[in-house]
Amino acid sequence: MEENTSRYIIDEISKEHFIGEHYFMYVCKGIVTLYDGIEYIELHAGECCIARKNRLGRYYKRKVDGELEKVILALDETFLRKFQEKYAPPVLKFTAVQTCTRIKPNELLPSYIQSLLPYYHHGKITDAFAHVKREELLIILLQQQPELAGLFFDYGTPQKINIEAFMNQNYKFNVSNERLAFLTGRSLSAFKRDFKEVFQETPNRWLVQRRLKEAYFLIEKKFQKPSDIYYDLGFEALSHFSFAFKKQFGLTPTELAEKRV
DNA sequence: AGCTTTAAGACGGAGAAAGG
DNA sequence: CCTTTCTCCGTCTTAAAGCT
Repeated sequence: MEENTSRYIIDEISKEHFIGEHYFMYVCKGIVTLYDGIEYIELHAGECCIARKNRLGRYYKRKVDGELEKVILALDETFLRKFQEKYAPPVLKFTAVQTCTRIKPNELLPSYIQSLLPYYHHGKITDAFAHVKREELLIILLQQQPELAGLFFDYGTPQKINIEAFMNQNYKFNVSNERLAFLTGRSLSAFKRDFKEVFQETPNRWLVQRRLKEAYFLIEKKFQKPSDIYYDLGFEALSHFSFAFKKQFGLTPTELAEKRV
């Protein structure tokens, strides 16, 4: 049933929290909430945004009247380079730092999305149509928000950034150390070395500690259920969460939840 | 020097099995 | 059913050697 409600161009958005390409997401029905480690952005029917590449994030889907429908287009580097070569749009400076950039309401977009729907078969569009349709989208977006060019046509890799700030924003995302290293503009070994300097800990150990600390807080003070929070904190399995929690605090998460009542 | 790669051993994590 | 325990495999850590 999920296939009918989500339409993608090129690839399905990764289950992973790492955003490898720029994505355009348009919500037709239902509500999609995007989380970038700091804030939640709610997209209601008719709203859309750009999720920028080389960031971490996740999204939650919520049905409204039993319905959820969204259109997601990947704007990959190959496509963007071709577009830039063909149309040579002015590249303005893009200053916003957020992972998700809202697209302002635009009279062309709803009919553009409508025009897209007939081209889908089994949730995909053939490459040829995908290409021209994405060109059309980009023209619409750039006409309204030309500064987006600075975001789209920046092909550089992430710059060396502050590890402490980055980790505190992103510890809830479950990605490999290699990704974390890339996103902070470092080689794997440089990342590990710098990490140790900042936190006096190895990345994995610190991550687990940080997540467990947050879990303890959420269970004790916010009355949250272990099974509701483990995934949002970056644990992949409840089993591991429970085990790690007990090892850290001497009691299982549910024991803490019961004690607190 | 400073940084990166390599290799072996340690240990964390995902999933199966068991328990409530 | 949901939660905890167990176990084995894969990944990470660590130390040492290789680049530039």
